[in-house]
Amino acid sequence: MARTVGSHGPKTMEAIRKAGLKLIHEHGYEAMTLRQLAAEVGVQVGSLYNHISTKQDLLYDLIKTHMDALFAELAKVEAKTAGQGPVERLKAFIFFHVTYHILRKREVFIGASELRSLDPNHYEDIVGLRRQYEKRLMAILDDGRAQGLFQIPDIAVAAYGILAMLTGVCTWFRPSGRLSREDVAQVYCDMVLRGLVPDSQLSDTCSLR
Amino acid sequence: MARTVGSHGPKTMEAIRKAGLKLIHEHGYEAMTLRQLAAEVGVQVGSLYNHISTKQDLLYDLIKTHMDALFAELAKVEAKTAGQGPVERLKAFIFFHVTYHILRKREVFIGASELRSLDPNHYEDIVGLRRQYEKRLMAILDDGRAQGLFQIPDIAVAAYGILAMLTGVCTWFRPSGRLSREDVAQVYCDMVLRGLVPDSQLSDTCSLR
Amino acid sequence: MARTVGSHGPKTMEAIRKAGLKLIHEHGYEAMTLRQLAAEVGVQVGSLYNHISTKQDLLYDLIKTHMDALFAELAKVEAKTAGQGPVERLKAFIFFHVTYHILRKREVFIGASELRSLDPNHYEDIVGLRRQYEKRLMAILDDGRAQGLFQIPDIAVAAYGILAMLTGVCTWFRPSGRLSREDVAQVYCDMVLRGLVPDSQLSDTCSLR
Amino acid sequence: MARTVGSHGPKTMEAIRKAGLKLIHEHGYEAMTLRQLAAEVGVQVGSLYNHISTKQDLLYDLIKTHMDALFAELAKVEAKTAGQGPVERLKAFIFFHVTYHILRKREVFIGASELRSLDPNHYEDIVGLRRQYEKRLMAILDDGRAQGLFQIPDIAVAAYGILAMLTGVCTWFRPSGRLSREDVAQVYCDMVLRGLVPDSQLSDTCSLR
DNA sequence: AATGAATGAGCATTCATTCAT
DNA sequence: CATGAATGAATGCTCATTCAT
Repeated sequence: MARTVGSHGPKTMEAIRKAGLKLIHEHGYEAMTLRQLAAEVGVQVGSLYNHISTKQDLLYDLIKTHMDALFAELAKVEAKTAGQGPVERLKAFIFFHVTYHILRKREVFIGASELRSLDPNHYEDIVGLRRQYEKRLMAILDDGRAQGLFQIPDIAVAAYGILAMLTGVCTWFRPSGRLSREDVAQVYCDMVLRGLVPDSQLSDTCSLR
Repeated sequence: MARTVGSHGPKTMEAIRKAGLKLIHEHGYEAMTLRQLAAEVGVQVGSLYNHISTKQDLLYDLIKTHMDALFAELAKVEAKTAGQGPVERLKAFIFFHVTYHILRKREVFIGASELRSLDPNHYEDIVGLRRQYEKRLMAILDDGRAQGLFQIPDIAVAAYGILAMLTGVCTWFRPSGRLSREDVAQVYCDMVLRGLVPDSQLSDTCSLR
Repeated sequence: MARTVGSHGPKTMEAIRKAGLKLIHEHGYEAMTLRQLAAEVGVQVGSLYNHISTKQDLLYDLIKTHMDALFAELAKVEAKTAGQGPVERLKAFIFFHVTYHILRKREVFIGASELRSLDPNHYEDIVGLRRQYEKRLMAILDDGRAQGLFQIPDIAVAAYGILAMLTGVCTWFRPSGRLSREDVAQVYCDMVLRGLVPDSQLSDTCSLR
Repeated sequence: MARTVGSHGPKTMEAIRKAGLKLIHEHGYEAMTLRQLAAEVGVQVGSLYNHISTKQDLLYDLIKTHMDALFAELAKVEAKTAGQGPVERLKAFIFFHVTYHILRKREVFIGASELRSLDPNHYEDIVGLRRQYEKRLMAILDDGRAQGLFQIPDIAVAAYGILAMLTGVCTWFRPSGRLSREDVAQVYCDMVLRGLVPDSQLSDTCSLR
C-alpha cells in the first residue's frame, strides 16, 4: 500500500507498529500474515526482520506498549484525585477508562482478544499487568464500601462487571454517533454510581428464586 | 486425546462439534487446525470431510446452533414473564442471560470472538441475530422508561453496557469460586436495576468536566 | 524428473530414500533442498511429509539404515570365520569392508561426511555404532598381537589407519577402472597384512628424528 | 564471540579467515552463515563485504591458501631429501604429511570435505592441485618399485590407500592423547613401509576367494 | 572501513482440501 | 464411513548480497 519510498530507520519501526495494530485489529493476530504487514508498510517481508525479531514479539511489543501507556495515564489521573473521596476517585476512574478505551480502541481490543496468542511467558506478564489494573479499581470500591458509601456484596465481581461494561465501549463506539466520548462516559458514570449506592428502593426486591 | 476408537455414524459428527468447541475456545478458529481436530476426535483428517463441508462451515454451524439455542431459551423466559412489568421482565432477562452465559461459556465466547472469522454472508447472518437479541433487551428498557420506572438517557448505550457487563461473566466465572451462578446473577441484577432507577442522590453529581 | 504417475504407498517412501541418497551424495545434506528431493521423486513438496517427519529425520533414517545393514553383513562374515585365526579373520574383514564400501559408496560417504549435520541425539547414536564397528576390527588386531602374529605398537592408531585406507576406496573407485572390486580388496589386503607382520627388515630403520 | 571491538584494517581480514576456518570446520560451508561469521569476527554482516567479495570466494581463498602452503612445505622437504633413495624420501613424505595434517587439521579437513561446494572453476583448480600432490607420492612409489625395493601391484591404488590412511589422522588425533605427533608418524611410517616390502611371508596367502 | 537497513529469492514446514481405495 | 496419500498454496523466517550514510 502506501509505499513510503526510502523510508528508513526508526520511521520503519513506527510504520510496522502502526500497520500491525491495524491488521491485527482487522484480521486477528493468527490471521494476519507478515506478507500483509510488509505490504502495508511498503517493504519486503525480509526487511521486517531488521526491526522485529518475531511475529510473536511484535504482538507482545504492541500489547506491552499499550499496557505501559495505560498505566502511565492512569497514574496521572490518580495523582490528580489523590486524597479525594471514593466517589470522586471512582468518577475519575470511569471517565479515564471510557475515554481512553474510545481513543485507543484498537490497542485495547488487541490487548484483550489476542492474549491467548501470546506465548506462556508473555501471557503471564500481561495478565499480571491486567490484574494490577483491576486492583486499582477494586481499591476504590473497597474504600467506598469501608466508608459506607457503596453497597457491594463482592468487590471482585463488581469490578469485573464495571470493567466489562466500560470496556465494551470500544466495540460499538463510533465517533460519528449521537453521543460524544464524554457523553458516553457520563452515562456510564451515572449508571455505575447509582448501581453502587445502597438506598435504592428496588434493590431488595430483585430476586427470581 | 479422547480417542473414541471406531467412532461411527452420527456420533462422529457430535464428537467433531464437541472437539471443535473445545479447540476453538482454546486456540481460536484461525489457530485451530483440522489435524488437531481430527486427533481430538480420534479420526484421520480426511474423515472429517464426511461430516463437515469446510472448516468455515463448522464455525458457522457451531455459532448458528448456539444462537438458535439462545433464542429458544430466551423465548421460554419471555413467555413466562409475558404481561409482567418492565422491572420483572428485566430481572428475568438478567438472570437468564447470566446463567446461560455461565453454562455455555465456550459457545458464547466463540459466538462473540470469532465473528470476524466468518465469511461475509455468515457474518451478516449472525450479526443480524445478535442485533435482534440486543433489541429484546432494549424493548424492556424502553418500556421501563416509558412507564417512568427507569432513567435512561440513551437506550442503546445502556443496553450495550448492561450486556457487556453480564456477558463478561463467561470470561472470569469459575464454578469452584466463592459465588454460585445464581449469586452472581443476583449481584448483577441488583447493580443493574439500581443503576437504572431515577432517584439516587449521587447521580446528578457525577461530572468531572 | 521421473514422474511415476500415481506412485503410491510404500513405493513413495522407497523413492524418497533413493532420491535422498543420490541428492545428499551429490550436494550434501545442507545443500539439498526438499524441492529438489520432491522433484526427483516426482511429487509435490508437501507430499514428502506423508512419509518423512522432517528433513533431519530422513538423514538419520538413511544413515541408521546403512549402519544396520553394515552390521548385519559384518555379522555374517564373522559367523563364517568364527574360530579361525586372526590372520584369516583380518583378511575376511578387509575383503568385506572394501567390497561393501565399493558397493554402497553413497551410503558410506553420507554416513561419514554428514555426521555433523545430525542433531545431538542422533549424532551420539550413530557415533556409538561407528565405535562398535571400529572395535570389531580392534578385537582382531588385539588377538593377532596377543598370539605374536602382528606387531602393533598402538591398536587404536593401527585400526584407524587401516579403516581410513580401506574406506577411502569409496572416494575414487570407478567400476570401469583397471581393477575389479576383488582386485582392490586383494591389493589392500596384502598391503595391510604385510604392514602388520613383525619381521620386515625395513621397519626399524624408519626414523627421521 | 571473541568480539574484537573496533577491529580495523588488515587485522579484520585475518580475523575473517580465522573465524571462517573455525566455523566451516564446525558446521560446514553450506551450513555456516555470514551472520555467524560476522558475529564471530565482531562486526556487522555488511562489513564483511569490505574484505571478501563473496561467500564462495572466501571458501576458495581458504582452500587455495592451504594448498599453496602445503606445496611450499612439501617443496622444502623434497629439497632436503633430493638425491636420496625412495625409502628415505618416502619416510620423509610420510613424516611431513602426518605432522602437517595434524597441525593444520581444520584447513586439511575443509580442503577435502568442502570441495563439492566450490563452483566449477574453483573446483577444477583445486582438484588439479590435489592430483599434483598425489603424483608427488606416486613418483616416490614408482622409483621404489623400479629399483626393486617396493612390491606394488598398482601405484595409484597404493598411493590413494596410503594418503587416505595418513590423512585420516586429522579426524581422530587429539594433542592430549597417548601418542605425540611424531609417535603417530612413526607408527604409520613403519606400517606403510612394511606394507610395501616384498618378502613378507604372509603376503601371498592373502586370499579368500 | 563500518553500519544498518533494504532486497528478493529461497527454505522447511503446515495447511485445508480432495479422492481413489 | 474411514483411510492414507496427494495437492498447491501459503506461512514465518533466513539468506547472501547491496548500498547510502
